[in-house]
Amino acid sequence: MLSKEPGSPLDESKPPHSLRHVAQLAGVSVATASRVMSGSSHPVSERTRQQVLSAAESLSFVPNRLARALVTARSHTVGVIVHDISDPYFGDIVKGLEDGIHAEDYQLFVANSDRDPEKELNYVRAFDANQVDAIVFAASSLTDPDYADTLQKLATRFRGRGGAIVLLSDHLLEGPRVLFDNHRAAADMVGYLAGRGHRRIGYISGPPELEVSHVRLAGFNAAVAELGLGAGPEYIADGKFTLEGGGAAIPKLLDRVDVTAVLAANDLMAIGATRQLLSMGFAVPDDISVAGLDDIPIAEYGPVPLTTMRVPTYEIGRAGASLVLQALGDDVPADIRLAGEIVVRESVSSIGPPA
Amino acid sequence: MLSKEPGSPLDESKPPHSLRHVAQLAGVSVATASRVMSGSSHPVSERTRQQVLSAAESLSFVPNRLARALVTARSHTVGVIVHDISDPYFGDIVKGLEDGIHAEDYQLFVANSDRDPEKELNYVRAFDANQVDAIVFAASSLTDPDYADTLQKLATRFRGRGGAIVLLSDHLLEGPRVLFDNHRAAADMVGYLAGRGHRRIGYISGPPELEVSHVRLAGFNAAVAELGLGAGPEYIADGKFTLEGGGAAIPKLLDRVDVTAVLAANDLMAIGATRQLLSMGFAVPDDISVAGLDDIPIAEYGPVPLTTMRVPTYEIGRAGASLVLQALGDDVPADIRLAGEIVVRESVSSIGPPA
DNA sequence: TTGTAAGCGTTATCAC
DNA sequence: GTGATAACGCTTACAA
Repeated sequence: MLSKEPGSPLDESKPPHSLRHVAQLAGVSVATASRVMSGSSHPVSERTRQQVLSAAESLSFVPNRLARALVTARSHTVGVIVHDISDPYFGDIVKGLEDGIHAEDYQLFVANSDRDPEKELNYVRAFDANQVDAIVFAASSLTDPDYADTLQKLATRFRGRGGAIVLLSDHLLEGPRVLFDNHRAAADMVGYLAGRGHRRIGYISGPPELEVSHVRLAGFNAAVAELGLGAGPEYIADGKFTLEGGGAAIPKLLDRVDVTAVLAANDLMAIGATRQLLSMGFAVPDDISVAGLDDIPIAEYGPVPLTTMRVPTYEIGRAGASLVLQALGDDVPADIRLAGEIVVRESVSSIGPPA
Repeated sequence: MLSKEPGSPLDESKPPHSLRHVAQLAGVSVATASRVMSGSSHPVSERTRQQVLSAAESLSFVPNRLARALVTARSHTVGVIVHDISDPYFGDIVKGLEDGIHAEDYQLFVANSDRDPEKELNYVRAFDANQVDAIVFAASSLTDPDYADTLQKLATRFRGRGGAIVLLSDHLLEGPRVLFDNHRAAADMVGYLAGRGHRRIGYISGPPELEVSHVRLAGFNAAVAELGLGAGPEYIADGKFTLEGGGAAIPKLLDRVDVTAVLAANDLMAIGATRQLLSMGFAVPDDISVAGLDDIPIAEYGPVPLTTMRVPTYEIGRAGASLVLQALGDDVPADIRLAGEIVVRESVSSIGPPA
């Protein structure tokens, strides 16, 4: 029987997968083994390095990152909070984020808030407890009195620990952010429509409770004014961001003005509008053109393939990753602004010069 | 200056957030503090418990789960590997999985393999390094010679450490699994069609490289035989699981047999088929009915809202979570079989009794 | 270039 | 019911 000094008992009972076993097999100290396995800058002779490497290899050693995290105070882990991971919008963002951080050997925790303030706060706490190096908020902050307060406190705590916070949308928290330019998106789309000869463009707006509705509407109004197109409240109808709302907006609009094109603040409403138009006997785009914003997956498969503006969701995620990495590298990252890109399909037609 | 014994130096330099500080503030030992914070079964007097609790509260103490994991050898984390998180199919599964394990205070790592064997293996290694308690494979195993071997080895290692592996699809690895019954899905859909009077049903199959193609085709064949409907190779055309393939299959089918309904092995092909039918001047469903399988998001928004079978993706995730939890609770979980459910929309019509 | 040993923040095993 | 104290697996001064 081997004697066991308390200082260095090598436990034969379970699979030998710790640094100690590697060191032992290589005939070196744990410190040395650690230096080669962790890629430390501390010098190690080539010969020893090889011994350690081959020992690790033969034991198929995988370093325990939790142990490493404990001493380095860096878990190489990032947490992201999304409203709904089954929504391709967030799915794309998460994909971009994951791709970006994985390249630097970070792992991603995903949390689904379901837009529930309490749940979201709990996730922040959980991320904190798991010592994530950064938390990414993929969606806007929620509107709840207590939520704002508590979140601020948690954020402060988290940052005190050296954690980074990155925002991918409007948010009450401070921090580096990547923003999609919604104002410009709507304005650019108006510009596109105007370029195709449209001078009377109706607008189906989103619900006023949402910040994004205002920004996109403002973009529409600004462009319409700048280009001297038909303007005024009669050109605008609320569509609640829903398919039905988009459909319902059409009769209202058509009652008031004789538009040649309709821009909807999101694709779902655009599709609803198209359906409604079709069922009313209008041809799309020959009688009336329809354009959307977002480029959701079904935009392509609707009754008429929709011309719309793609929100660069994957790129938002990638940009978020780069902000995370910069922040963790002790840089002070600058906000990133992303523009959309018009996807031309079949729902918009050119019309001749105005009579 | 305070003296610092090596045994208990309380570092004033950084935020006091460890158990030691809580214990100190509460006037108890770390051991006791640990017992109340970790919800240990070890007895603690009500009085001390309150002291510790309020100390923790006032320091807004959050236990370091990495440290806990190091000693308990349980990280309370689960890793899931998906092909593509931006695909709502996986998004839904991940959502269900996350909901399920979060209820038991587990955190979820998400990895995107992009169907790349090398990437997938690296993720398994990374999960192992991060000491996840379980790995969930959301998709089928890839077909690559080295991949299978290496994955087996990694799995063995991982299990040696006490890790659990759960499969949500056909997989070369052993382990508890949740399976969607693809055979039955196709068969049930044939049954539905037959119930609406259809006796000559064409079938657009998936690519033969995929296991699921065979299973669904077998389901179709079995049902058609059992119900005494029109059968034989002339009723079947390959559609490659794509929109275009689905469209291309239509003329082939129609050339050979006079079908009253077409079942596609997935929704994308069903939509392609519908488009093709429409463009050839057939009315759907009045001239020919079309049904799909999967119920992807666009099924509802296609040229004709598609009658199809919903694959219970969220439920698959939930079931996976329950398998994980059981396995981690040292149960031996039984496989879970899930059936789909027909979603009736507008692409299938009844026809009178056969002439 | 190598080794010794002191932690990182917990939990768990013993004593008391 | 409470408290020392030895781990857990790793990194990192500090020595040699």
